[in-house]
Amino acid sequence: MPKEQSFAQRLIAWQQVAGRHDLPWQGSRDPYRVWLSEIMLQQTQVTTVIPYYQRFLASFPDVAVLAAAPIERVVEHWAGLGYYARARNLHRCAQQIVAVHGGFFPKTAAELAELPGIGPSTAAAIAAFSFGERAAILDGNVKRVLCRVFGISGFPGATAIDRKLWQLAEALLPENGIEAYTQGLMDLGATLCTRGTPHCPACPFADNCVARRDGRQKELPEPRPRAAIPERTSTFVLITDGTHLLLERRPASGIWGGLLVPPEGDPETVLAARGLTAVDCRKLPDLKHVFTHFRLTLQPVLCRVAPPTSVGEPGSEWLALNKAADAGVPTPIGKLIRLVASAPD
DNA sequence: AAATCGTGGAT
DNA sequence: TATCCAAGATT
Repeated sequence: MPKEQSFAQRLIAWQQVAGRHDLPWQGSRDPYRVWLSEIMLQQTQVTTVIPYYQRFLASFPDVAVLAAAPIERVVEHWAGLGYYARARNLHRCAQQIVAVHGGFFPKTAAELAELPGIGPSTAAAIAAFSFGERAAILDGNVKRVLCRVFGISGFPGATAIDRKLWQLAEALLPENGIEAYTQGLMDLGATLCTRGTPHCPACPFADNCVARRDGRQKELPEPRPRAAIPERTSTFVLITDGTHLLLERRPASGIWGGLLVPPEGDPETVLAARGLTAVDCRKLPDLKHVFTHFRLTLQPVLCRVAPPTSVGEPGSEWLALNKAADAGVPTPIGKLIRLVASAPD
């Protein structure tokens, strides 16, 4: 199918001269760093990840330190990054590596894929970058590149298309140079074969890309069929004694799992259930927040209670107003807390 | 197998 | 402003 050079040879050559070589997690084959970066990068762009990666690595320099840390501290470092199941799986994975694998990452993609939070694509990326294993990745970048270069129609998330793409990804693997090849796939999709307007003239596959030949760059890959997303409204009760704020840890499953959030629900019910009496309550301005699958209107109510505030139940914390926003809360909750902390009364 | 799970970048 | 979706995994 390719002309003179194979797909892989072209890609590797391109990666070496035009790919990315200076990202914070590059230049090391330490599987811990590779793993951490790959988990953070799931469904998350490089520019978003970089500061989180640096901070996380400074606090948890290796897998043993991470495994020994309390989950609350891990979540605190993840707050704002989204998809919080990743943080819990990351922590569980570290503990398994210590307890089951003697503190060393397994060296094959097949074994890596059995660990929490590591699926087939992430396992292949870790194995390729850390151990040089000839394993195929299939992330959003790769799907876009393959759909265009090989002219594959249909939504890539559909099962049948997904199978076809995995077969293709495996068939294209080079005999040598898996690291540059894997990085090249990511780089090509992220920097050149981009979603909106790909820079085809600079592409190593410009002369034999089906999408370009047919002028279908904007039509491939086909977009996810998406239904209209529902709207939800919820009241959050910001309970303060003037200097502290009551936050409660959410259950592990569901939205914002494991994060600290103010009690949710009717203010009177919320206060009564916690044996609190409000001096006064007042509504704050609504805050709209958009998730991938629904829109949420947060209706904050600020309630003052009389000190002293007791220690409360497990999973329930009174935090200093000026520290609560950084204690591991979801992004829109952090906004609300900062609003209250900066404008009391 | 389709739904669920966050947030921000890009256009 | 609205939309899509990003180095996907899990249930």
